[in-house]
Amino acid sequence: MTYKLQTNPRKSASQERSRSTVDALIEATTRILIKEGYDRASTNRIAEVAGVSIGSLYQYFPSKEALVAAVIDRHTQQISAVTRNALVKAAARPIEDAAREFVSVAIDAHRINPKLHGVLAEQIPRVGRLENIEANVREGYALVRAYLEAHRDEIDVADLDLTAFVLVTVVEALTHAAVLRRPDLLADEKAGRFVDDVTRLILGYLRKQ
Amino acid sequence: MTYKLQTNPRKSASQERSRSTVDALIEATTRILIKEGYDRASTNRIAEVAGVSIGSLYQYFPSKEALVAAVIDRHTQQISAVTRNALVKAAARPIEDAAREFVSVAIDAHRINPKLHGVLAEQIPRVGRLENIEANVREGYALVRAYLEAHRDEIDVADLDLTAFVLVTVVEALTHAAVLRRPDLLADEKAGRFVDDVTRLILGYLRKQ
DNA sequence: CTAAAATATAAGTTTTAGCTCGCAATAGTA
DNA sequence: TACTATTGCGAGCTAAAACTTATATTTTAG
Repeated sequence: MTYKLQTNPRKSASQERSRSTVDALIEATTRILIKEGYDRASTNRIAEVAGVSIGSLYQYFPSKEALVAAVIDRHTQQISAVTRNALVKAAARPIEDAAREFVSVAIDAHRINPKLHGVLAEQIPRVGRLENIEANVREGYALVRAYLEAHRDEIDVADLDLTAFVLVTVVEALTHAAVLRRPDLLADEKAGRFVDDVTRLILGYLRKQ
Repeated sequence: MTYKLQTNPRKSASQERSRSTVDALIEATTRILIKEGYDRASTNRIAEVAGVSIGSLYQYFPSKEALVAAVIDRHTQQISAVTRNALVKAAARPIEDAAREFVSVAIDAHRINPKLHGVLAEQIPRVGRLENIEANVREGYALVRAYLEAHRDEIDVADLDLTAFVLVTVVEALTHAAVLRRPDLLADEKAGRFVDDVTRLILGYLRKQ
């Protein structure tokens, strides 16, 4: 086990044939991560599941980390597409609507691929290339902060930075935990109550007394 | 790399000599986990750092997982000693005091060994023997739930279970994130503001409107 | 003092994961 | 068709980590 931190693709696939090889590899990595976790996701096994030779794997990915990074990228992009969109839309809305929207979209985001999300959340720190995740989190913060700033008059903010931190942390933690550990709280009729409750939590915190 | 899930000690150390060996091993494991992470914590290296032969290691711990489990146990016990104590003390206090106490003790608990806590939080899912952690979390829930039930008249609770979930998740996430990722929020004079803010968040959620 | 029980040692075995490399097959091009 | 570039293959190399075992040392107890 040599630890190389290189995570960039070795060569970029130009023909259709190779592009599908790359796809199969990322797909297989995702499946194995979900079903068996990071430790069992050996490059040999990934290649086997992808129906591709180990040699081909290393033609496109210089290391196991690179493969995982690719999986992370894909997932992160899906999440950020959803969330950014919603945050931008909510920018002009009053806090009652925006808060509710914020909570809803956080749930949606966690529902994109809950199992993968869980595995990644537990193991990302060990993979290089966190930059994308980091960049995304920062973007989320920035959007929330910008919202708070724009709606300063409706809100009780002593410290913008702290408030943004609290909001993002709280909503992320609650939706993450609900989707991954307490799916019963989000089943059918109950889901509404959960959203109501979290929204109330946020509004109680933001609103002027 | 064979994966055995056995995490119980092989034999219990009876002489003073062997007890200090076991101690040195747990201590070394902790240090390596903190400094280099789970992956670099090989049994050979742990034995070396502990100043003990690899043979002795396997005399008391049947696997690497067992060693990590011992570290987790120790840390968990320290945390639960602190939190249980505080929760019991707060049981009779009105929500204003109890909430503040709850937040404070959560910070204290995370400050016991922040780095170790971070590493464990990221890697626990991969180790067997989560039972202790789970048991502890459940106990925390139970105490919070009991508090809410006892103070039903001061509080706006539609769903006890949901409310306990929200409280525990929120306070754990905020203090965890603050201690590990935003220590600036807890530096000297600012710490008070953080506690105030989180307490306000909780009370806004609990209090009847 | 001595035998047995407990503890400590480290060389060495086994397993497995990451990765390379030389060669084969396929696709694009003229 | 022939020639080149791209892609695919998988046996096998290397290193390292988990773990065993035969042996040596220390402690306990009768």
